[in-house]
Amino acid sequence: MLSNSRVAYREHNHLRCQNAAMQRARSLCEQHKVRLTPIRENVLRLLWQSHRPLGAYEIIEQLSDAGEKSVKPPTVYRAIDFLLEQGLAHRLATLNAYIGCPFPGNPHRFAVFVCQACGSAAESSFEAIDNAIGAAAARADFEVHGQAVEVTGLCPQCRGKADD
Amino acid sequence: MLSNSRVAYREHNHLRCQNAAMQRARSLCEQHKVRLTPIRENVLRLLWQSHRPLGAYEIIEQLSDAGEKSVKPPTVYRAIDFLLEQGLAHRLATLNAYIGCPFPGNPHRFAVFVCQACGSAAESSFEAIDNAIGAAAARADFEVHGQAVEVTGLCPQCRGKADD
DNA sequence: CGCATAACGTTATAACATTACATAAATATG
DNA sequence: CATATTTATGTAATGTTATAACGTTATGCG
Repeated sequence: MLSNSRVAYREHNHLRCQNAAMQRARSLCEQHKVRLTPIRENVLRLLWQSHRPLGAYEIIEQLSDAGEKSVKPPTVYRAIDFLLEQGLAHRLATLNAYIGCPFPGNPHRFAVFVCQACGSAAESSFEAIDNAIGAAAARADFEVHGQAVEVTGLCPQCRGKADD
Repeated sequence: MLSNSRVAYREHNHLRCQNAAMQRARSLCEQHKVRLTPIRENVLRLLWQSHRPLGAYEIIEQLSDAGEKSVKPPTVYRAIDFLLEQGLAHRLATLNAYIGCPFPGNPHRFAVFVCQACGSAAESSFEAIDNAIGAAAARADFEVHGQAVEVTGLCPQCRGKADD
């Protein structure tokens, strides 16, 4: 089981998270002979500015604010598509938002746990979930190609606060 | 385990499916003292015209074609919201589409299996999936409030055809 | 009946995403 | 190294999904 839940919801040195993620991305892109262009790199860095999923238009706005010229939707969507294809980011369908993947390079099915209070998301690659989905599919003779598992609720931190 | 996968992907007397669903809906609404108005009933019937999830704008179009006057988005979205609240329908976030719930009245977490070839969706309420999600959440001290499990792949029928 | 609430009608707009086509940058090839 | 090819980006327009705001009608209740 791979999970970043121990870190995602807590105070932590996030700069290290971010830098490590960028380093992994650079190395994987080199390895796969694809180009992590400045735009793509900037979008990924924005996704890693926190553990909160980011909408495409938030990215557009932030990039526009940062640079001189306004960045147009296709520019960002193309970068996002690239990151999704390379497994460097994931799309959260329930939020229309995107997160950086903490385990790129490990082809994996995964589940995302999004805190309704603070908005932070952790990713967990827990075989029992995939196995259970596989078992349910097997009963129906269904051949699984992909899955989206998105869980909402309260993270440990916010749960503590809500218990007051 | 509750599932309609045995019926959803096959040829079957769908009129019975549809009528049974409408009957359940009427009875549940009566029971809960809420009103299944004509608009709401029509939207639910459209959702039950097949096992293919329907987009809101497809519903709008069909309702507009059926009646004299063009039906506006809020009308349909309000009906959908009602059906979702009452557990008579579900939203599929990955498709931006809606399906009638085959097991209303049984409060349940569920997974949906959508065939990429024919578009049909089956719903399955399989405890092992929920338990696995619960276990992963427990490890992270995460309190689950809701889940969206959407699986894509090939249904038994389409799988057979694809094997040629 | 008269009032309160719930449902619906209508217009406009917000939020998310893509198409189509032009330009530029990187890479491959002779 | 010139140039052809591919890959990436710029830009305008539009498509798709969903909601806000506000007025009107229908329903149920004292």
